[in-house]
Amino acid sequence: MKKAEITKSLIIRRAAELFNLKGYAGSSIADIMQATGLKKGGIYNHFKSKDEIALAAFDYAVSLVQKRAWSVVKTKKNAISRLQALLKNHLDYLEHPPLPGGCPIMNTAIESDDAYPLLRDRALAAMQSWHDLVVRIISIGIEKGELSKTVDPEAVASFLISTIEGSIMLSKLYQDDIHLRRAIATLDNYVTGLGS
Amino acid sequence: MKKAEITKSLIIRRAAELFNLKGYAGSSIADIMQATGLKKGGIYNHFKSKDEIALAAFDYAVSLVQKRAWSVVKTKKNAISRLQALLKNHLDYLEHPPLPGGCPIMNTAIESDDAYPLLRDRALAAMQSWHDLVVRIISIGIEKGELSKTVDPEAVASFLISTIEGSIMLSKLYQDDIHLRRAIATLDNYVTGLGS
DNA sequence: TTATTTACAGACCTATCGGTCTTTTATTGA
DNA sequence: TCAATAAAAGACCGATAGGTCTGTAAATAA
Repeated sequence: MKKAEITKSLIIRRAAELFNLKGYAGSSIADIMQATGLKKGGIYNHFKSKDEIALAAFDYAVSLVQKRAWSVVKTKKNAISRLQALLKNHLDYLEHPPLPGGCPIMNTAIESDDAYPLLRDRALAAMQSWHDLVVRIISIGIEKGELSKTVDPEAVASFLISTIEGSIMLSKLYQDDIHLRRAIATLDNYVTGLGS
Repeated sequence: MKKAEITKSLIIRRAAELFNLKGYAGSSIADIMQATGLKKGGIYNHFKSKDEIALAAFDYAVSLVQKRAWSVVKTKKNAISRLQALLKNHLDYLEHPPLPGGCPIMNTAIESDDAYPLLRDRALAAMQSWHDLVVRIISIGIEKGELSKTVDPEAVASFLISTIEGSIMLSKLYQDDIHLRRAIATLDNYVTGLGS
C-alpha cells in the first residue's frame, strides 16, 4: 500500500467519524485537520473539496454498515432467522458500533434531504440497498414457503427499517439503550409471526 | 400587539422553518436576514445570539406540533381511538405540515445529540412530553379496562414513536408518502390489537 | 544511490461567519 | 402633536470558513 492510499484512507475514516457525530455543515476542514494531524495541503492533495471528502466518507461509512449486515445474513439459511439475525445485529452495534454517532444513513438522510442533493442521493441509494436486502430475504422466504403468502415484502421491509431507525434515534437522544432493545424485541416477535 | 412582539414572532417563525429545513449549523444569520427581510440590527435587537434564536425557534416548532397532538387527542374518549387519532394526525401532516422539513424534534435530536447540549436537552424534553402523552393514554386505558393488562405502556409508547419517526424519515428521504402510510396502517392495526 | 516524482507544510486569499455599535427612523404614550 | 422611547439600518469588527499555491521534504522507481 502506497503512502497516498494510506493517508487518503486515514482522512476518510476520521472524516466519516467526524461527520457522523457533528454533521457535514457542523464539521470544518480545520476539524478534519485536527482529527488527522494533517495540514491543509496534506488534505487537499487527496481531495478537491470538502464535498468530495463528505461523499467519500459517507460511502465508507455505508460500506462498514453493509458489510456487517451481509456477513450476518449469509450465516442463516431461512427467512425468519435471517431477519432475526439482522435485528440482533443492531443490538451488537450497541457494544461494537461500526462508527460512533449512530446510523450514518439516517443521520445523512436527515441532514441532506432538503439541502445537499448529492449526499441525499447517496443516502437514498444506501437506504434502498438495505431495503432491497430485506425485501429479497422475505420474497425468497415466501417462495420457499417459510413465510405466509399474505406477507407484503415491501411493506414489511419499510416497517422494520422505520422502527429500527426510529428507535436508534430515540436511544441516542435518551442516551439509553432501552428504546432500541424494546424495538428489537417487539420486531423479533413480529418477525416470528410472519411464518404463520 | 406591539411592534417588537410582531417582529420577534416573525423572526422565530421564519427561523424555525429555516432550521427545520437546513439545520442549525447549516443556517446562517444571513439566511435569517433574507427570510425575514430584516438587517442584522433588526435581528440582534430581539436576540442576544444565534443560539438564542435557535432555542426560541425550536420551542415554537415544538409548540406547533404539541398543540395539534393535544387537540386531536382530547376529541376522543377511549384509549384506542385516542391512539388512532394520534396516528391519523400524522397522515394529516402530509397535506398540512405544521412546518416544512419533517419532524422538528427528530431533526433536532439527530443534529444536536453529539454536538449541541442545550438543543439536545430541549429535544429530549419535547420527546419526553410526547412519550408521556402516549404512556398516559395507555395507562388510563388499562385502568378503564379498554386495554389488556399485559400491555406495557412504556414499551408501546416507545415502539409507536420509533416507528412513526422512522417512517417520516424514510418518506422524506424517498420523497414518497408510502412509507409513512404503511407504517401508520400497520400501527393502526397493532393498536386495535391492544384491546384484547 | 541517485534522480524523479509525489506528499505535505504552511503562508496566503477572499468570502462569510457571528456579533457589536452608532446612527437614523419609526413607534408610542402624554 | 410632540417628546420620549424603542426598533431597525448598516457600517464595522475579528475570527473562521473553504480553497489555492509554492516551497520543501519524503517516498519511490531506476
